[in-house]
Amino acid sequence: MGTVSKALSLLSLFDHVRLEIGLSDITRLSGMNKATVFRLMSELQAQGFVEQIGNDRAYRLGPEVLRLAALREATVPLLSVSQDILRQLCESTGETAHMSIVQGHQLNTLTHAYSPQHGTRVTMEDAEVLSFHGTGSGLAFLSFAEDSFVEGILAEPLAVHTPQTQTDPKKLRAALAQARVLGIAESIGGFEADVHSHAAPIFGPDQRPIGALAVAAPMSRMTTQLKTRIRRELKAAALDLTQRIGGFCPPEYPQHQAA
Amino acid sequence: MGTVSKALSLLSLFDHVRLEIGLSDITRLSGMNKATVFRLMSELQAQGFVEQIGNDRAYRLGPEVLRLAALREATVPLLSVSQDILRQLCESTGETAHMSIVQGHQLNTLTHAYSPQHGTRVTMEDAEVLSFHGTGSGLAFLSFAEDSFVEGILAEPLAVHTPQTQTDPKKLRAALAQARVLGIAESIGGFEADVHSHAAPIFGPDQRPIGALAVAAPMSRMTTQLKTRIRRELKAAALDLTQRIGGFCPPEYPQHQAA
DNA sequence: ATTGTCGGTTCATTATTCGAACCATTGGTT
DNA sequence: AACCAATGGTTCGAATAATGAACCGACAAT
Repeated sequence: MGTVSKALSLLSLFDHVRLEIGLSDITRLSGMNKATVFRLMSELQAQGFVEQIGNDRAYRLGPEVLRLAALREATVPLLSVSQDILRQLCESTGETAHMSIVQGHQLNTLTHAYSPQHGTRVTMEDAEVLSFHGTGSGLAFLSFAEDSFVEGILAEPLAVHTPQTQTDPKKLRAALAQARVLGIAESIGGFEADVHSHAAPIFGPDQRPIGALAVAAPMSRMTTQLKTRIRRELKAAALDLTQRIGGFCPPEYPQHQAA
Repeated sequence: MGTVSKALSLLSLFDHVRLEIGLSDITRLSGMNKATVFRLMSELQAQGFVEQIGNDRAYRLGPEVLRLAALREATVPLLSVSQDILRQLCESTGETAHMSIVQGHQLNTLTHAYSPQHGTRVTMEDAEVLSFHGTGSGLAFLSFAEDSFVEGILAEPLAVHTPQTQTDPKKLRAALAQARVLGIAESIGGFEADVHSHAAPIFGPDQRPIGALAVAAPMSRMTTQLKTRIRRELKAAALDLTQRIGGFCPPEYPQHQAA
């Protein structure tokens, strides 16, 4: 691994439960030498990718990432188009909608939208890490991901998030097969209890999945009518998003069937 | 300069007029050796900071920056709070509002909001680079920046964007002095002809300016009444933003006077 | 067929990174 | 007050990774 990769990998130690990390923690988490970490962090800091704050000199992500993200959006308007689509989606379904993408071996929520229609709703946080086997989004992605990727996920121990979390590889594979046919994956209470989520994959220019669009509703509201509506709206929305970011669905994606 | 800094500096070659760059161009723009650039870009690509696309294998910014930006927002909600404030600001003034921050020696627009009130409006792009001497935002920042920074900017040749661009260091210094008193800077057609912009600095936790909030209107609509309203609203909005991101105005900032 | 691009690769030389040990400071314990 | 275990930061010889001139094959224009 080159020096640059080492430095950048330090950035991925940050997540939404560890927004600020001290030098010693970074050293431990990365397994690198403290002097090395210090030097790398200093360089990252000089370039604005992290900043140090407060009296404990913990590091946190810096403002430079915002500039890059704004430029990335100017290149491929994934976020802005998604937000647009999510707004419509949560309006037409009355439930919480969100978009996540896969980076490395992680599924990250990037943005979400709430519907004001009901007093109770599923709440989300951006930059949250989702599990592949426990969420509709994860299953939607896996259902069109490369075999080797799916194998990699199923081979590792699968976290039990709730009593309803499905961890049996066989049953998960069956769920993926069904999702491939429908173009929609779902998870009933697999990540958060009482949350029923539907999701559809979104594809990049190379016809490979890059993430998923999802609608999450309280289980108590999940009637057959709502399910039907969600599936219809979700599929249209995901297709729309894929196209508007310059992506293409693979030929095996069931575009034209009823969901 | 360390290897990491070199690699990260390659990322700053991208801007909103150069969203995709080929290997040879990067080599030329950076002045580095082609082999070096290739290796660095490969590492950046492996980490998702850039991606290669199309048949010409040009590089563009990758999706990883979005994840980091979402996390940065979870740490310091600069963007989301700004968007909130910009929406109110453009509503109450009826004109285009935007927010920019300084990174290195560059002033970058991060987000903006339009008012639907008028048929004509000043249009913006996110991730655009603004000039310090030609825009209200730039002057607002400079008016509370460190002396050495101001000197650095004024020492370099100042671009002439329009016939109205002020490039006389003496007059610019006078404008900064006035902005320090008012807490508001303005530029009349200094960057784009026919655009009159007002701006107020926003401050970080260390009481130093990090950027500016601005309202830009067509010169034809800039009446005394509108100016008064813009100054009042802008000052309140900038103060609000500073506070909501955990920042503090320096003691010399004229908070309580009328603008 | 020649020339000039392009993205990408090679490999001996060389400069940078690495890491164990070391400071200085802080905060809690005895 | 002495002690201990943290913290963030620094040093410097040894080890490793970065470097860059030259090269490759592919493509386009001349």
